[in-house]
Amino acid sequence: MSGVYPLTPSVSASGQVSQTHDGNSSTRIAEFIRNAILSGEYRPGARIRQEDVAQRFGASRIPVREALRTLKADGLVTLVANAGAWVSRMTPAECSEVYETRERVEPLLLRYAMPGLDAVAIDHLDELAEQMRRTHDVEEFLRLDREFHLGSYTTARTTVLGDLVNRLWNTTQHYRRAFTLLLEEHSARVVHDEHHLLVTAIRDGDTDGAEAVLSGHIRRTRLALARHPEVFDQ
Amino acid sequence: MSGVYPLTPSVSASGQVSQTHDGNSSTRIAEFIRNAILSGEYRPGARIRQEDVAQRFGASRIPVREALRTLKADGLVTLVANAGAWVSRMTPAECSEVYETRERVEPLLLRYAMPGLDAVAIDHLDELAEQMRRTHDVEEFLRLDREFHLGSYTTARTTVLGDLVNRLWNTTQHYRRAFTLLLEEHSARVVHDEHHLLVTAIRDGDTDGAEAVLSGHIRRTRLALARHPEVFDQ
DNA sequence: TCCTGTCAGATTGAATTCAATGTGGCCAGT
DNA sequence: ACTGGCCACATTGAATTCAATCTGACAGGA
Repeated sequence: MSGVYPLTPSVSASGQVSQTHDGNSSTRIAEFIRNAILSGEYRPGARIRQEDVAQRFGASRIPVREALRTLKADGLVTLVANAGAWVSRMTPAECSEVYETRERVEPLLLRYAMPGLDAVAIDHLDELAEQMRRTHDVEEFLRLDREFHLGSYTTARTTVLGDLVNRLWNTTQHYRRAFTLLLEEHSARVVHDEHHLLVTAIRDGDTDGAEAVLSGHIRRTRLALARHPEVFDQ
Repeated sequence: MSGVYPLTPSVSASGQVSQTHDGNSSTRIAEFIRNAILSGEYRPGARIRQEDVAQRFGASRIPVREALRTLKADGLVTLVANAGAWVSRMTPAECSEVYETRERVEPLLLRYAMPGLDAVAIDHLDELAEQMRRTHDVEEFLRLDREFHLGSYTTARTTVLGDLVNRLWNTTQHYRRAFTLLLEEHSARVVHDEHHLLVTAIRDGDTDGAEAVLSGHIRRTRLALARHPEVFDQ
């Protein structure tokens, strides 16, 4: 579960998934569905039929069901006994809850990571922030934002905290996408400034300052998201 | 996943698990194994054979494997492909990490819960704190401590935060037990004082104060635990 | 003595097959 | 026309069965 996931599932023209033989079938299928959800191919509320997924992999339904169990625990999928599986959807309140949790937890993770961030890594973060400022493509923005933040955590040698943050990002990915679409010019400017402030604090080795900036960054996003409940309609 | 789990799996003299027909088999088996781990019946590092569990339930191995997937995501079980499942064990660093996470997250959950705690609920918490002061039985202490803290969160109408805290408690349950065994008289006294301080802050509706007490309470436990690395040997 | 390769037994991974449950449409009754 | 019950179909839950992989022990050679 650690690290950043690639967001493009590799599917051939026939719809058959390429068989990368790393790990067991359940794990591969779970990763595929996870990526399909994160990339927006599977939207919140969409039904996931076991048979469909099984056929795409040329596998039986058993590894699919195990994969769905994993994804349920990750919060990405909602299971109902004898009824089916759906991509989890969130209410505005739940999303806000996740953001409040992130406000508390991510600064701690950053604290763990900061000693490991050298000049090269910090320059890379700066470059990512610059690219975000320049791009106007939503998917590109999302990818860069994810790489920027989760990238700043990669040097944290944690076991549970990194996975937790990953989960929190994953469950809110769809709403982050929808929200990015209606980022006003002014709000976007603030976001970029915060990113650069964060890089500066990291470069200065100012742990408390970095924590404060990051917490405020997430908080501001939460409040902005609260002003746009239409993101949660369908 | 919400709420406090009973810690005693119901097993008949024959070793056969009583069939409570609520929900599907996978879920029941997952809950059984979870409780077996939390109660100390399954110790960290202990192997869990699918066939054994399946026989106890008179079920096949398939629901057992699905249950193990769920528990893996909960952090209670470690799975290795084609090798087996073991009850997860933690290093001192990982345990400390969980406690640091709790320091940040539980005060937030308490903030969510406090508006729902009425006089009756607060009196109950006070009573639990008193019972903890009186008891000298480790299992009783553990049960009361769990009921006190998780009980103070029950009125929080959250979806992810409550489950998260539950997971954090579960993964550290075994080490909390081992640690409780060597609580010195003085430290125990501090713990009880903190519990009463917490109840007082809750009764006063002092959210910030309650957060501070709770955070310090967890922090002190983490530091005390760090002074006893022998808890993690075997 | 220690290391390495091989083999039998044990254990897990997955496919096939059958049973149980939920869903949606049709019909009768009000 | 609308509501409630009944039945066929679709979908999931779980058992049985077979294949793949790992573990541990033993024999042989450096």
